[in-house]
Amino acid sequence: MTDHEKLAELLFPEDLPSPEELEERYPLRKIKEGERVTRFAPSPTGYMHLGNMFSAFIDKLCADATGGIFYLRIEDTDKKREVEHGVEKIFEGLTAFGIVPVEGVMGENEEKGDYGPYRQSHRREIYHSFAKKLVKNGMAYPCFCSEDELNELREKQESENTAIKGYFGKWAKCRFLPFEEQKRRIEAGEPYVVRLRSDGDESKKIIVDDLIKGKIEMPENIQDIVLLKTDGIPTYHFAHAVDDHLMRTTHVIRGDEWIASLPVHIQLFKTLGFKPPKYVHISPIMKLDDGNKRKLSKRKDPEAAVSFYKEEGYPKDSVLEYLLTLANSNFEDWRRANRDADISAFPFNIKKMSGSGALFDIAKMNDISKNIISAMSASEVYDKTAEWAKEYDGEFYALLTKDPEFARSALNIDRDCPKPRKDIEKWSEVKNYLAYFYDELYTQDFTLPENISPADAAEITDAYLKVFDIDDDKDAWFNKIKDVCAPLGYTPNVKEYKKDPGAFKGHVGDISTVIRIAVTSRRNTPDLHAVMAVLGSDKVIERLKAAEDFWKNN
RNA sequence: GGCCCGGUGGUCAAGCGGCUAAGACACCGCCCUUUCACGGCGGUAACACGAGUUCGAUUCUCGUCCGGGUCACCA
Repeated sequence: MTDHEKLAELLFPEDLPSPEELEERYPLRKIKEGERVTRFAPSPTGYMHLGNMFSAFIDKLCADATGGIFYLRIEDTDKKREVEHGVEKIFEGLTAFGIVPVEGVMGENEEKGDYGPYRQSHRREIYHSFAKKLVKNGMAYPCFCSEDELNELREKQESENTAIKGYFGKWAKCRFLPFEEQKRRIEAGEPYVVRLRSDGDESKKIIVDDLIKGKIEMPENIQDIVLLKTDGIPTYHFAHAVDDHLMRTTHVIRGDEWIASLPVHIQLFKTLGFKPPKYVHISPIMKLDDGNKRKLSKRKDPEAAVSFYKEEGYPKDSVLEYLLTLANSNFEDWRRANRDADISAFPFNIKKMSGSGALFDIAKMNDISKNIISAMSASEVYDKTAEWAKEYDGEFYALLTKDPEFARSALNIDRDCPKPRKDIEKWSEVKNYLAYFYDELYTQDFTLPENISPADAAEITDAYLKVFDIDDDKDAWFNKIKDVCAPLGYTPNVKEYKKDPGAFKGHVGDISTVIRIAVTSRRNTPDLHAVMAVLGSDKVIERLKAAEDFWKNN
């Protein structure tokens, strides 16, 4: 037995599956040429960042575009950051937006697929098996350096102003420990991490052909990076190499903050004897802050949290379609040409993704959302709004569901037509949108435009009250409004008014504005005739009278 | 600071050696119109800078500047 072999036994005395056995346990996937296997691998912090979801969405699109596999793996190697029900929250966040994995973690305690376990915390023996192999080959070693010693090292390097800092080469003192000392310290129970014995050469380059960024050249890694932490749990780097190899991931899609550790990852794949996956580094979603771009921040930006969109009541497709326009800008053209098609029919192309980080633009998303909602039926809007209100606005929910038919007919105004209105961008706006249909939400506001006096308004209301009939059809209804014009000095013809404004007190638009304000307390509303029809005769008359009284007394 | 990535209108972006440099959002104007919205038409507005390669650079190369990332027993 060599010293390396003895050390390996000392470090990993337990019965472990051999790397060869593991290769057999997780054979190459039976997939067709060109099918992609992607994965979303978050930490269970319970918080879903929009950028994470974006990444997961790209994972799914990328796999689906080839009929491949998208799976979910949980990277729970940092116990400090873990949160209760973190896994569940992530899974639910994903599925709420229709980003459903076909394999891997499927809930708090559920998994599906032959390449598991899919939680890193359950894969300890797998990592240890490969770490043991590395120690056996002399490619890894235990390091007993304490935090203080590491700090000391850093300070020394700083004072000497060395070109490269870190734990490597001659600075890596545990690299050179004789076996007897290693043995003694291990048996004495000293804590240690397992480090890679890097064989990298700083003057040589690694080359990665990133699907988005293109060719990336970087110096080889020379650092003796940590493979296994003191508690025996792997670092991200080591877990990434082992897991993505064993789970047979073809495309690793992740944020571009990982580019910097590419040399480490390439080296790990090489020394473990694995074939590296294809890398796809996506740019983060940014935000403009004081003239500077920065990543959407969990702490500063509410819109960074996926939960924000649910709370605000954005349809899931609004968020998804917005993200898709960021990913493949030709999506918008496709959408226009395929109004009713499902997003999944879009021919997503990973290579069309931009290499630079996009600024988050809520105005653009709102526009997309308005379009999406405008295409929905009144009853769909009703259902979605009720669903939202049930969770976030109980009072409104009660109001809405008290008389669903009433709500639906209010929502249906100007909707079921070739050019539906586009004025709702999220469910939380519906309450205000419908406010004047409900006495409980209605707040009287009879403020008039400057060109109309209260006395005039009272006169108009009075005249209209005399002819109003709920049963009038649209034409008859409007004719009556026109009839009110002439006796009061207004013209029913707007063009005529524009030709000679001095000849009239105003035009029919002023008349209907007064009536609109009287009935709804708003200057702007959808078709007034339809609004009145929904409100009903009694309510319209009651409001008209209230307004008339108000104007008379002011 | 070292190493990487990026830089076309306010925003997202087409473009891949020759174009009056698309389109969408936002903004402005006009038209339609009983309000608003929708819709239609039009408008303002961009290749960071400097060299080089070339007959010709937004496009290729280099440098500068700017922005971003990363240098942990976090992912």
